[in-house]
Amino acid sequence: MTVTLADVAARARVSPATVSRVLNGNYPVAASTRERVLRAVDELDYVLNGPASALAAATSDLVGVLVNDIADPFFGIMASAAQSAIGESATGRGGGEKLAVVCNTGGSPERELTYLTLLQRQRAAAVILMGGALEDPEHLAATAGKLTKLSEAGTRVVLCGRPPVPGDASAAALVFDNRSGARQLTEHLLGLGHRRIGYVAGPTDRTTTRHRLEGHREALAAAGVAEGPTVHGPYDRSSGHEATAELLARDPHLTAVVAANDTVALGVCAALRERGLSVPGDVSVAGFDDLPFSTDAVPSLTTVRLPLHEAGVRAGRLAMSTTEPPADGVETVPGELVVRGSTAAPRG
Amino acid sequence: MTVTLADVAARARVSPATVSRVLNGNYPVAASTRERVLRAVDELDYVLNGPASALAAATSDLVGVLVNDIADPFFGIMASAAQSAIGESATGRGGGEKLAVVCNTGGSPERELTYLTLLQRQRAAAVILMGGALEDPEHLAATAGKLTKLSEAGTRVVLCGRPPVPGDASAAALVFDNRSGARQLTEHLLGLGHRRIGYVAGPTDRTTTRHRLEGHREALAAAGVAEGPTVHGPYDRSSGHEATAELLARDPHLTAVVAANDTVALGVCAALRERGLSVPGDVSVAGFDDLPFSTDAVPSLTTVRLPLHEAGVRAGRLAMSTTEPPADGVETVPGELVVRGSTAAPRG
DNA sequence: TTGAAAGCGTTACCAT
DNA sequence: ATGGTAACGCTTTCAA
Repeated sequence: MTVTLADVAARARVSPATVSRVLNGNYPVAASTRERVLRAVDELDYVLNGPASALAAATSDLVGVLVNDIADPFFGIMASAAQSAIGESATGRGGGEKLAVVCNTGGSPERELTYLTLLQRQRAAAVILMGGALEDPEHLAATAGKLTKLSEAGTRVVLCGRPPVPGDASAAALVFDNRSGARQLTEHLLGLGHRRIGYVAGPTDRTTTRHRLEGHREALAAAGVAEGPTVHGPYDRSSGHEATAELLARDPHLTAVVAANDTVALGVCAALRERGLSVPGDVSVAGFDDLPFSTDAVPSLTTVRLPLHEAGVRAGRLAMSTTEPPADGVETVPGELVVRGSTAAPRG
Repeated sequence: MTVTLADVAARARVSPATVSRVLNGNYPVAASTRERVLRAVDELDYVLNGPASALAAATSDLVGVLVNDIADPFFGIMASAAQSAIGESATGRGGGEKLAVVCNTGGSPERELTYLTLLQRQRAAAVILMGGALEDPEHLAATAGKLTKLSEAGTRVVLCGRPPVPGDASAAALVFDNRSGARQLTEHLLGLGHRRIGYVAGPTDRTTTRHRLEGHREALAAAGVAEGPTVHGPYDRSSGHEATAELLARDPHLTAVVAANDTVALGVCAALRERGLSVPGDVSVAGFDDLPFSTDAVPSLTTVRLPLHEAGVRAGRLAMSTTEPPADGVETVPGELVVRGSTAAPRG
């Protein structure tokens, strides 16, 4: 039936142990022996049995990447970069290949926990949690518990774009300085002369939403400018689209809109155009992240400290590395955020 | 150390076999016994060992979803829908949960095969291949071989958006009628009076690229209209952006552009706006797929036979189902495609 | 450098 | 309805 390691051993006239060693490549094996074994593998078209291997070794080659919204290019780019980083860390031989897979939580706390359990069940080699976290204490505790269990079981945990888990020191964290980024973004608009600025925020109770909004308000307060209207919504395009109507209803004289993320910003741009307003010119739009947004003809300023792609690669490496990660505390890579903003001054 | 099934059995004062039966829920167990077992599971915070389970049962709960570009919302939406469909088919209890994971091939044939091998190694329950396939005979053969191996090993294979594999009858296929869709799209533009139509095609040697281009040409030929300029490029935004410059260079009097996909169309729109051309009006843009594109202020006609989301759900169900799939031949769901086109007539 | 054999934690068949 | 117990296919000491 299905070819097993023993079959390969028999054909190569060696013991199963030797075949295993050849395949995993982390043990000295005579060149001639290796040769014979590899030939047998090819001839028999042998494929390692992952579950059996994982059971015996008490770890699998699965790496889970959890994202909040797989339909958002932001996560697509990050996940893709992480996958590459993970893939290339492999030796290329039968043994080292990792299977990086992305799991879509849809921003749902339950699904996040479900996926963590599923990955725990699979004895995943690593788990990367990408994107802002829910700020609900109960869910936070549940997540923290799961993550602790995971790392205790030998799964490497990497947090990317969300704050480190307070109690747990076993996870590597790659955090973005959302607050300061948001402040800079708004400062930039203020510097251009904008005084009536609308804000399209993310969903309430998300870390990114809160931090970015706080930074925005800091900038306004520092400049002594009154806060404009703010609307909350999901991190997607239609949210930006709908929020724009609301913002303009509340203040028809807005000269600029800050969007909590690039995807949202696209919706804002679209809504403005539908109303016959030019972007920028009548209204300037600024957003976060580093999507290929500029092609949407929004003149932009981009402060790139850590391009998304790099962040993803970094996260992937952290997940793979056995040296870089958590010394004995949370490793944080602070102050790295991508911001972009319109360069246009208000009209008149 | 780590809690095993035996520990649970001991605490619940039953045999390991019984615990297994309770967890998998596919065997009669006395209510009181089940009760005790579940309590023990909770108390010990037991998590099933996936690899061990997969080894013993000769199948895992992993479902792989291969996509060509995870950064493209098209695949995000499809993958997300498939994941939901797969997730909800689960019983919710410890046993039935499937782990739907998406793997990003980046359109690379090698990575596609690598992922298939990895999934084969994991003894995946199912594999869904989403999106157009490469038309290289060698790669086609290699893929076909892998898929055959997979289904022989009990992995359910579903093709979604790519043609069924000729030799193999074991895979379910959900195909979109790209050719006819493209024809309709161009017919629509012709009907509006457009006579100079540019075309931004996908990468050469992809099934979708060829089929859509063929449909486009059919429509032109039928109407006796000369073919306009055509530019090939990847299925992404910058491709549409760059292609537009090329198209306009070749024919500055274009009144419409057909993009081989919505993501590309966004790039086209952006490029046109950068040149001060209004969309539609100066130039109409038409694209495929059903992304939340309309918010980009392009008046659109949408011929929805099978919304993307539905296609994803359908694929997910096919992957899970043990009844729907391949009777004794390839099951094809034909003629389902999403097309959209600009409704504006040419100016003047 | 290679082989022998003891697990790894479940499942599923066979009894009871 | 429940228990006993061989597999399942690999990894990894321990010896040689």
